[in-house]
Amino acid sequence: MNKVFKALNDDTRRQMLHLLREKDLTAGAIAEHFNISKPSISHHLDLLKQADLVVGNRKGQFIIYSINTTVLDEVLAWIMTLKKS
Amino acid sequence: MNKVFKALNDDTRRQMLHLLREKDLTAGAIAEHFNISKPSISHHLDLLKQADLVVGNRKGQFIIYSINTTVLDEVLAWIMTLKKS
DNA sequence: TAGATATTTAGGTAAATGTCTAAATATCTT
DNA sequence: AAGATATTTAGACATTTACCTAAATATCTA
Repeated sequence: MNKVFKALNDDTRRQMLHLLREKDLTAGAIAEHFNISKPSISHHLDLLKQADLVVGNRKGQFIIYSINTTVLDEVLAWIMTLKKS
Repeated sequence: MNKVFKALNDDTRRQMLHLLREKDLTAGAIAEHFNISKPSISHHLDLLKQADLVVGNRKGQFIIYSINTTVLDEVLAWIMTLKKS
């Protein structure tokens, strides 16, 4: 839970999630959308992976990243506990 | 939006929100629930205020804090955009 | 096996974060 | 007005974060 909020606390990572919502992408393809170095992109992907918000699958030289929205259900549930019954 | 995610990215602050969900509390009463100094509590409350997640109302010497859950609707909406239609 | 491409890991830096103590501000009470 | 209580602000410090470049690893292809 902590890791999910941490992962979501960055605009670049939130944008990455939106990209991956449209379709699965390789790390390189993701990097093309941002003005930061590939190692930085890799670092952001790592945080998203740690939060289980994305999953990477190697396909040859490439690693194809996909979003995993099931974790978001926990976040939604947590937020709902704050809304008055 | 950025500030909301930032505010939520801390366990102490998330617990504070849960406390305030139950009932409005003074800064001091909030502080009693944590093992950190009052200035630190004040700082956390400030971040929550910046995110508009809490509101403080002075009543004499006291400042009574309340949760504002309307901001959470934006977060919910944002998260929903990630869930596949 | 060599060279090319994709991605990550390592190491470094500047800025942000969470914490503390001490001091300042706001209000109440005597 | 002076002292007590509630809270915040200021300043310092250790840790974390996001970024970079350079080097390492993984895989493909000739």
